Amino acid sequence: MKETKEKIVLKALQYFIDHDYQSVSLNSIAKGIGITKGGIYHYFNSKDELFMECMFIVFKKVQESSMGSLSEDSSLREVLTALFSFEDILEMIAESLNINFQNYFNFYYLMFEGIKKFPEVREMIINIYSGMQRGLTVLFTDLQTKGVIRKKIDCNILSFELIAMVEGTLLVSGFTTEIDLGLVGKDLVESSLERICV
Amino acid sequence: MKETKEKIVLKALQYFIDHDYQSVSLNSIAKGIGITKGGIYHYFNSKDELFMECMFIVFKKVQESSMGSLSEDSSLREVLTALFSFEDILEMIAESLNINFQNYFNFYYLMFEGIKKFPEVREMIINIYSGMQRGLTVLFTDLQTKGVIRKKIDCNILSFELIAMVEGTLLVSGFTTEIDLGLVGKDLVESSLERICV
Amino acid sequence: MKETKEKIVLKALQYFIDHDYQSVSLNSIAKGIGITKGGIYHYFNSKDELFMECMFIVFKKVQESSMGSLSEDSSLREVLTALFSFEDILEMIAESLNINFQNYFNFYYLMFEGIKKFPEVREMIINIYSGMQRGLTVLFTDLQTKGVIRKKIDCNILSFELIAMVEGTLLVSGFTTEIDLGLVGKDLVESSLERICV
Amino acid sequence: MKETKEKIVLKALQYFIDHDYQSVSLNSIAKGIGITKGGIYHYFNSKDELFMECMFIVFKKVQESSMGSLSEDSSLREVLTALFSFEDILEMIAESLNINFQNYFNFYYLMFEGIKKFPEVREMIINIYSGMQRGLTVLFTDLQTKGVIRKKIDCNILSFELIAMVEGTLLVSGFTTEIDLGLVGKDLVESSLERICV
DNA sequence: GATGAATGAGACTTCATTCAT
DNA sequence: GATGAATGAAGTCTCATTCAT
Repeated sequence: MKETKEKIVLKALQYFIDHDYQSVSLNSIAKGIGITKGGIYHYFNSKDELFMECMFIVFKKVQESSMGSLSEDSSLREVLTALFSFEDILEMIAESLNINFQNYFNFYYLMFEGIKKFPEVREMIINIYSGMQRGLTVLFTDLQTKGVIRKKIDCNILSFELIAMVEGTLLVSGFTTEIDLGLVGKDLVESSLERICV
Repeated sequence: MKETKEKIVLKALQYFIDHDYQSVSLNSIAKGIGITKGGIYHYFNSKDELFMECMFIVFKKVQESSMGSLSEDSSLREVLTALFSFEDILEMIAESLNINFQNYFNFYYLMFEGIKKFPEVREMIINIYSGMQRGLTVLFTDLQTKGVIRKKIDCNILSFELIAMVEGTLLVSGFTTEIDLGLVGKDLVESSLERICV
Repeated sequence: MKETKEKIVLKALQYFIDHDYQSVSLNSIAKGIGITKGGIYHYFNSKDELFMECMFIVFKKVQESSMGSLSEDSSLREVLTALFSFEDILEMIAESLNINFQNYFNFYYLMFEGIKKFPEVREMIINIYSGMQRGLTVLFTDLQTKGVIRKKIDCNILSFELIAMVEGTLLVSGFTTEIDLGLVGKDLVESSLERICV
Repeated sequence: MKETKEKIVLKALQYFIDHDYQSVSLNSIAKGIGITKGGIYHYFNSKDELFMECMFIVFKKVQESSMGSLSEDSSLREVLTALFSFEDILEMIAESLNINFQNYFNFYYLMFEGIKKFPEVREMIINIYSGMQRGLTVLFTDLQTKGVIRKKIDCNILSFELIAMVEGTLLVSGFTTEIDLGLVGKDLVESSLERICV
């Protein structure tokens, strides 16, 4: 049954999030789902391969969730709100994978580990970012044409800035754990609107 | 002579940046500076202790470099320029420690590892950030009183936004490695000025 | 098969007896039975755990052998003979475990190491001694009622004295290696009888 | 000055008693008296040599204390009392060396270690025991001639028995730690007297 | 007389991986 | 499909010992 493979991946993902690549032993994963170490090798040729599988399913979810709700007709406020609703996105991912990253920091850390260890992961993340950047730029350019966004603004830079702000906010909040991301997100939407809008 | 201890720390830091905590063996560090494994234990009681020492010296440099150049009389442009001149700061640190983080991503990763493993590191990083935030807020409030910054802007949120943008930019650029940070920094200074200034 | 585990324990026990806890490396045990160091960790989580396992099986044997042959109907001579037939008891243990403590001193030393390192071992040894003491006291009191043992004698003290003499004899003989325990045992039986009997 | 050498030996002895040979590092001894590891090598060529020195001074004290108070004119009661006053003897040793063995077990353990590691130590201990045995036998034979001790008793065996009982008592009390050695000693004197005397 | 740096061997332990069953 | 035994490499750490100063 494929069930076991999925169980392995999900348990592995949870452990990789909770701890880190090196600290998670195949043994612990196996025990966590009631099989033995050797059993994992039926589905994966190596720990690396299992790790990559975890990365894949996370990225799939990220891609699905990240900007799925936006369409060409979205208002500027809708776009920004979607962008700055960090928690919603991450929670959606966590829920649909039935995992639990108690702190977004853990999620970032996992991505970082992936990048550090596997060039493919860096590739995938670049794709996601540039996809977002392109998508946003298109939306913004359109809104600029419609006169919603000030003429002076370079939509490409704007996209980059906003993405950077989103990531930076999550990053800094991951460091501190004392920030109410919901509130910050709303503040950022408003201040961004004010600055962008005609 | 203390030379050896310093050599150990510097080599360790370089390796920790290049790879990661777990992947760096004391053996490799020792060999890297021409001593034996046991010799490290003359100066450090454990690998953890050595790692923390690395963190300390990095943080000291960061604190020294981060906002040292700003004074109460700095113009808004100067403040923003200092803030967005990422490369200068990081390069200064790298140079003064005689190390080389080929990609700023590596620097972030090191911080993340520190946070994940040692609560003290999180504490130290929080201190750095809140120090920056407080410092910026004071400067901005002063500039607002002088009529340089728009009345409507909440200087506290502005500080947070800018810091988040700085960090996010470095982060995203660390992912991609295809971004000219120098240019981006200048762009961000201009667009920020435009948005903030009366 | 459990064979390997047993082989490990037995070889470990033999080595612990021949040398001492610290001097015996897991490596040597492993090599001694033709497996590799890591293999031991398949069965034991630590050297300590393996050591404790050795203690357990020794204690089980001791308990089985120590006073098993005595019943309520035993004569005083039989009781004393059983008590002072050190060699038989220890040889029985050695044989049934297929080990070889060339000198009873080694056996004592092992017990001492156990006590020094693990409080549980002290507990177990105390249990064995107090069990013996209680058992002997019951037997002696009964014999006293029957008029075999002098009325003046405190059976509790007598038990302690005899046990102490047994242990002391083994101990001193362990130091010297020049004593014929068989003869000494017989002498002690006779001198004790004379002293105790009405 | 010789002072340092003595300090080293005494501190080493204390540590060897508190822990065990292998657990005591030269470093800890050195630190314990405010010098450095290397300094110990001025006075001793190796850890073994230092250990043997500890053994020597202990044995000297033991020999001095063990039967020093007895003379040809001692009564039987005096001889037995001296023999069974364990605590006095050991405390005398501890005091005169300014050390502290909280439990006589620790003292025994140290002797055992010595025996296990160094044949010379076994030799020395045998000497002590046979010296005691000879001395006692002489005294007992004399008392037997004087009609104090029953004719039937073999004075040689008696000496062995008593020594064994002394050692056994200390041994068992070392295991259990719940025995009042003072009381036991007195009991044993009385019961021995009764059994030996005409 | 003593320090302090450094060595080098060896210990316990962990773990990904293999493979017969 | 899965187990369980076993390997082997690597890692952290300890410590007696040496030696230049």
